[in-house]
Amino acid sequence: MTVSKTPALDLTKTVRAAARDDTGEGDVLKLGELSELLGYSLKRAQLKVFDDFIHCVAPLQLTPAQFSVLLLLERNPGRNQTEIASTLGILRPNFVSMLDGLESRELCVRMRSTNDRRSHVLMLTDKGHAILARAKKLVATKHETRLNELLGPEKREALLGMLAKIAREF
Amino acid sequence: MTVSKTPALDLTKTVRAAARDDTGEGDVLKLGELSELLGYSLKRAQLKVFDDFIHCVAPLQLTPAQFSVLLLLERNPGRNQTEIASTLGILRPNFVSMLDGLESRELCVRMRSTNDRRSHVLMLTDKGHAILARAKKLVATKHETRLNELLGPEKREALLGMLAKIAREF
DNA sequence: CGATAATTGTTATGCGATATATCAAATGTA
DNA sequence: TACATTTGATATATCGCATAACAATTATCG
Repeated sequence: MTVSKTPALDLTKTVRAAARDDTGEGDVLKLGELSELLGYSLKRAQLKVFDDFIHCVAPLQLTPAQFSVLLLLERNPGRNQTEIASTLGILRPNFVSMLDGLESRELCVRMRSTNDRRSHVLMLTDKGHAILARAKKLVATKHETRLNELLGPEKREALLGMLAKIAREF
Repeated sequence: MTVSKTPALDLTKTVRAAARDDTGEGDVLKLGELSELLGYSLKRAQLKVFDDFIHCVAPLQLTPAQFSVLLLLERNPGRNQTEIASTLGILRPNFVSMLDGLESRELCVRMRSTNDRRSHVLMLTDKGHAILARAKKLVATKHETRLNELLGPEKREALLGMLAKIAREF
């Protein structure tokens, strides 16, 4: 991002802001070095974001994991369960019940592959496409918009880039 | 991470897929709008970071949650279970077994408060202080160092600041 | 003061996500 | 053909997280 040219000053500000819990004592507990722990902030932020996602998309009753499956099926129709699951970091045994849920709601279908009759070809149904379209709209207008208001577009992009890099290379 | 199962046979496929990365469908599934989803990157990054943390601090057998408890006890000695648990976002019932584990390893102690005999005053033991000191060193030299090498100090601080803001205000 | 409400730690319990072992059917390979 | 691998599935165990309920203690208020 563009802030990489404002090192010293922004750095101290950020440090002080993050560590402002060690000024004065009172009723509130001091986080101390906890606020410098990446995993701690990462997990608390993730919980908040998931919570907001679930709330925003509540009328459609889709969890973040289910939404990610639908998105991946839309973008990659005709793949089998192993491919979809492994791409999302889901173990195959756990993906079975997940698909059961989506299929029972008629959002997607399993069809035996003609090439390889072991595997199931996965596809969204019309209803699945429709629900996904509505979900995307809700996520865009309610969920992601909120992040933009909090961080601004460029910092939001910088954040996404850093998170992707960590997920990829850490 | 998930791409390691490719047998030597699909080399041609992989090469072709890499040569035409924006046309048709190839070997690798496309994430599509998934990479723009904050929650998705957030969760995958968090899993990676926790995994690395556990690996780095493996000789001391401390989970991220346990480490955070020890850190908070060091910084805030004499608090009760409700205060520590709620600060970390842990529900009191679940904090009981967590404390049992730490206390059975003699890393901390519960003492009945003289003011309020309902509550337990929590404190680190000498062993708890020692283990925490060693854990801090491992985290600093192995874990956080790795993040600095990946992002650089200023981007790392920017990331922490944004995550804290999300955890706080989202 | 005394009756009632609230707090603290605890137990029990359920749910969901995650992990491994195992299986039958289908396919690949020596 | 015989053996190994892959795919989807089942069973199962563990862990994190959530709620209800309880005894002991303390706070509140009539």
